[in-house]
Amino acid sequence: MRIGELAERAGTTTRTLRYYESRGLLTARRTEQGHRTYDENDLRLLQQIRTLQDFGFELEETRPFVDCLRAGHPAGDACPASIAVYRRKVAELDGLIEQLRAVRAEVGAQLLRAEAELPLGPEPRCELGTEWDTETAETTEGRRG
Amino acid sequence: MRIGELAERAGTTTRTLRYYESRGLLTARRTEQGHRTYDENDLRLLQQIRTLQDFGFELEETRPFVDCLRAGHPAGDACPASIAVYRRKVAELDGLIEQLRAVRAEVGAQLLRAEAELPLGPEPRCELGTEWDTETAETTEGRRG
DNA sequence: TCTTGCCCTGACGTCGGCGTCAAGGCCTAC
DNA sequence: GTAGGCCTTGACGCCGACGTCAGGGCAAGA
Repeated sequence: MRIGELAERAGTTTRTLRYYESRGLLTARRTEQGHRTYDENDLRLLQQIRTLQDFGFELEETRPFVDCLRAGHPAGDACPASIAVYRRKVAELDGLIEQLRAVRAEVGAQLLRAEAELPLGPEPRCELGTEWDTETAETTEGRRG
Repeated sequence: MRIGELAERAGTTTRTLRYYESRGLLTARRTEQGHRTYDENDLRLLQQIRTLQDFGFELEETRPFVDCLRAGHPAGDACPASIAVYRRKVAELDGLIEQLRAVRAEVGAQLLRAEAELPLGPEPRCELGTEWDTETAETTEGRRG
């Protein structure tokens, strides 16, 4: 299949596929006219990349998985190098989550303190259009969208 | 004081201060030679910005706090607009943390499955230099540094 | 006088993962 | 012949918060 069909079947764009090729992932064969040609195996590679990207993996981090599939393994994570990436990612996520939880606690505490010190009073149960609610509605883009 | 001294006292750089000025935060008076001049109040504004930046706030999100201090309030979060930013940030953090926890759970599960399916066996209790440990050491830059 | 040190403005570089435009080629249908 | 649709390469744009370099000014000390 050609690049447009592969992109559509994988739910991505041709630009993305050319970018992956420029990075050395997902290289393509060529027709006589110079058009890129892909097969079902390339689709599997691409799906592997996309799945990991959705998880927040950087492109470079997907490389071991692609290499693993290219080497003939049934799954991209059937190789030690891929598992090493998994491990690093889990550790990274754990660290990040803990960091964000600390920030969330700090900001939450500041919010409570600042609300309590507001001279006008926070009135948390009141759902009328108070001053800060109005301001929120002006600066927030579709929090309900 | 001049820009170099303010930057040093706030633990930042002159480039950063000029950048803040270009964004309309932390504007400075000028000497006859055109040099920027700051006072103690500017230091407080800057410290407010830096604190929020450390929390992961974008520069634009610090603007209400700065405006609040400029308006003469004793704290940057003594104004409704600042509190609105706090609220949005807390909600944003909660959403992000939940999202990361979901990804972490998924990646963790994939890791366990992949380890179990490794033909060589994961041997989780073994701390010898196994294949993937070696590979990790090659591709990870100073995990102990 | 010459160096040192601080300051100025302007502008390009960085990082990731593409989006988007420009300019052109090839094949097919009308 | 020509319009449409798919493909090609090349290259600039984007976002955020600056880093870094170029080229120049001004004042104090040796």
